[in-house]
Amino acid sequence: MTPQAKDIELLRSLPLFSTLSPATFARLADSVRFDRYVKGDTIVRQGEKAQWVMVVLEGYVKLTRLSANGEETLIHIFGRGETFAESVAVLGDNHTTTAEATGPTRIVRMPAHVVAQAAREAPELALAILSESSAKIWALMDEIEALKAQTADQRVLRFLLSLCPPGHGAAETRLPYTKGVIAASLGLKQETLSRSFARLKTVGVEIEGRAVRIADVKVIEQEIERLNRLV
Amino acid sequence: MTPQAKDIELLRSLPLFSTLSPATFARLADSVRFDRYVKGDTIVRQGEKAQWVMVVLEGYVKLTRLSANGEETLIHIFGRGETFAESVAVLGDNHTTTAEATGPTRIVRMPAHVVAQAAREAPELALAILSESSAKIWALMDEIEALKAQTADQRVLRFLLSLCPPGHGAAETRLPYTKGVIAASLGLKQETLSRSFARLKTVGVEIEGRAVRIADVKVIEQEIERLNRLV
DNA sequence: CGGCTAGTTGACTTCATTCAACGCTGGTGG
DNA sequence: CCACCAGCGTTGAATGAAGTCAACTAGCCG
Repeated sequence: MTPQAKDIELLRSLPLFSTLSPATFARLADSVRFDRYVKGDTIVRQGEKAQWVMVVLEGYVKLTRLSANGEETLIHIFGRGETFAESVAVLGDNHTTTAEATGPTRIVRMPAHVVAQAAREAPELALAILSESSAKIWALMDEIEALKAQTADQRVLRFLLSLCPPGHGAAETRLPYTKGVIAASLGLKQETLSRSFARLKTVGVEIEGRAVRIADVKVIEQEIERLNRLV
Repeated sequence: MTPQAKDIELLRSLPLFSTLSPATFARLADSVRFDRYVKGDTIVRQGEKAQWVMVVLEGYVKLTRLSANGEETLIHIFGRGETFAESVAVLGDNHTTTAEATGPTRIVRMPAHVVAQAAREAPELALAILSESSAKIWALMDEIEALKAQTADQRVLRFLLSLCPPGHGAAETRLPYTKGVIAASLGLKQETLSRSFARLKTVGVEIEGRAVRIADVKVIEQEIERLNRLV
């Protein structure tokens, strides 16, 4: 199997595509284009017309928005298998955010008009896209909740938990992107994240470069609980 | 025209319904049900199966989420003409938030299965719902940006601006809901909002009960700008 | 080797929260 | 008709969490 054939397999397995009829899927798969990016590359720019539906194959893409003061605010991060720009592209709107690669990244994209046409003809595609959008709404609501109701340490702990497979006992992983990006995604400054990591040593969290070692996942969950009660 | 006929007119004029064929719209309109709520009433509860697509006819509905610590976090507020629960209902998922009336409120709702069936048969409805969802994504991204990149005063000023018709010069309006709810929606405590209002007297903002008087809208915009530069 | 980016650490500042007391207003019941 | 109470909002003083500024280290690339 060629690399691209594997990627097409991956596409097929994604929620967005798995419910499609073979014919509809084939039509989309025929029109795909693959791209590679390196850290800092801009994938789509805020304000541009959305021309493509994108899927992340490898790496991470950060969505940012230019604020009035010229600074960019990180809104969300997408990883492997996640779709982005699907709703704006199908609706023919403009991008309201900029998408940038946080490291080496591979993307597959398909032309907006092909997807839009297919969505008009195959309702299951329109519903699948709707389902994706709905999932994004939940994810954004989670973020808002975290920003409004949780302290820095809680957000950091939750982030670390999200990196570990669910379960108990010890765990090891790697940070998926730089600490600067992690800080921004949690609504923190880099210095604050650094201090938070230092504090969390007391609950068995060890960060060394990108390596993460957690003594006991259960303890982390309890700590999140404990911090809740304090507030 | 009976009151309900007027409401049906309003429905027809909403983005969600305006692109539908007369037949599709009639089908939906036949199945609607009207409801009234008073302050504090729960309209949908987090965790329940979504059975209805809802549209706010009058009043304001706040979406909240129960956090792990038992407190509720305000996620978003919907006003007249806004639809909610449309994507979860069509997809047959469970509500991830609770919806509560912030004051006297009128709602129109239609059964999820009717809308879902219609969406399957009329692609324009599926796309209209997608468009709504997409708009909600933008709105939530705005909120995240505000929470991450703006100070309390900036968020308050922006909120006040959003109440005024665009333009220059003086403006008067009313606060759409209680100050407690406004504070929560801006990610602030009530006391902080109160202090912010007090500070903003210096830029020509006067709040008296629910009455809002702004000396010059332009000045408010400039003040938001100025605060940006300081950060 | 130098220069760059990523990350850490310390001292200080500040914005917002917390806790607590108090004020206003509108409704209810004696 | 007045007294009392509850809900909403304001204000003050003290606290604390996160941001800012700045110096410094480690690793990496050319």
